Amino acid sequence: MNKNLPACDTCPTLNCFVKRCNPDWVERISYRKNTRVYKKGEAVFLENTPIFGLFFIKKGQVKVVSTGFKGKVQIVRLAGDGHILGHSGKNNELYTVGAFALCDTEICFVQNDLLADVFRENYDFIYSLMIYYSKELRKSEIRSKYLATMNCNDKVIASLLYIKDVFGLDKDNALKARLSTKEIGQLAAITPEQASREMAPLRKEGLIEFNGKKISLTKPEKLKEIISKHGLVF
Amino acid sequence: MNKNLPACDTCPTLNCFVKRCNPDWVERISYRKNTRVYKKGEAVFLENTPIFGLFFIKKGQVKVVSTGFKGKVQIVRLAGDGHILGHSGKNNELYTVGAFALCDTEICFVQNDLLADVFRENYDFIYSLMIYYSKELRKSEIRSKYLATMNCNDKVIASLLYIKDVFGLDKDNALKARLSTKEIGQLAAITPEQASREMAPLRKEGLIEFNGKKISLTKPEKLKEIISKHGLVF
DNA sequence: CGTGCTTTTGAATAGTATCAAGGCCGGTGG
DNA sequence: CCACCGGCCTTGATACTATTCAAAAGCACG
Repeated sequence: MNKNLPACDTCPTLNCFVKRCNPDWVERISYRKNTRVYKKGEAVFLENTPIFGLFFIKKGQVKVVSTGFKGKVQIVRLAGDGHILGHSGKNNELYTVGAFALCDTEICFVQNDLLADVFRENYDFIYSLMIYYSKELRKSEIRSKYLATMNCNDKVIASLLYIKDVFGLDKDNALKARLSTKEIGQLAAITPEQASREMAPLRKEGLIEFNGKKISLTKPEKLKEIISKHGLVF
Repeated sequence: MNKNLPACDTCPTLNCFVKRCNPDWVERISYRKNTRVYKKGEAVFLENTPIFGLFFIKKGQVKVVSTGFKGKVQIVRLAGDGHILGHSGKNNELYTVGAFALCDTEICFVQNDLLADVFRENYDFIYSLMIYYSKELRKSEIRSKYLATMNCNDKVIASLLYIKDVFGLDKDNALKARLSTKEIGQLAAITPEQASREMAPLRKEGLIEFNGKKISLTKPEKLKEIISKHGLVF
């Protein structure tokens, strides 16, 4: 079973929720968890399949998607190191969303039966999980409003800032995640054509830059300014 | 302090989270909580004001709203008996949403400092709260998708079914909540004019009925059928 | 160096918001 | 009790935004 090294106590992902457990429980989880690398584009879990446990992202990037009418795909969340996938649910519940790796991503899986014990015995763990969900709910509600009330231009800008918020920028202001124009459209809930059209003027004005697949936010403050009329942003 | 009777242990709201606490804690909360009735239309809390604690709806109906650009109001959630308002947050955090009573509503308030103690000492309470947020997050993500990908007609239908889902129907299939056409528009993220336009054909086809301020869903299954093409619904 | 996918751009169309006007209550004050 | 007022609802006309369909250009990969 314990084929997954390194163990939790030596794991470099400091913000992992497992770290909130007592040392003996960390060891127990470490022993029973299952860790593996998902290749870029690979599914972590699919919509409408049973929930058997919780996924903890050790290192990487994941998109959480929901498929609608005519196969229209909506990205409902982005998640990075230390984030959780798959909400808490009983074995007989089904995922309402699917999750896919955006790059090669290492993910740990913990089964429901073990989780139930962990919950009972580790106050910090369940407390931080409760706070996590509470915050994600707040973010989701704000995102709902954005998608519902913004025009395409503002939705694209908000989506770019959301990516920055989740994954950050490297030194040259480039988004750390590689998302295609199509995926930015799925995040903003618009067509890929429209996403392209909305980004063109932003490039001309020098607010963003394309370098191959990299997107740089050269002036994130300017972008924030444009959509600040919608109220609180991320 | 203990001016708010009846006390929690005799409260008829059986699904209240406080009921998950140990008897001595129920008594302690009962003693320190603050209960009052909010008149129809009255604010429970406003956007961008500090979070001092958690609100538990004892009896009534509440809308959770977020104000956007040009004062555009978006209803992000509806809540009824036993539901929670105001997420968990520290004192220095601010509400990202506001809450308003849809009818005369009795609500109990518990302060952050007491909550912190309650969390630590009552496993069932914090566990059920964690599960609650987890489920609300899932619902919110589904609603995000709806608002983002549906057309106006389907959004109105989904909104009517959402109201039914939260508050239910009485014997004559009338929604238990009285929401104006304008508010249905705010729920569906469309203009009141468009909401009216979309409901007109539904009335003609006999799928819904207006009786004064009451809206009856005479054939909820038909409504579900229309939007089932978008996948899982509530 | 094709082949297939993504991106970009264009043109036509469809869907929705906006503006405007009239009708319908419900509440208020004479 | 009735007339008036203001807000909400409904409907129409118009303008605009975004989608759809189409085609060409760019790019990655075998």
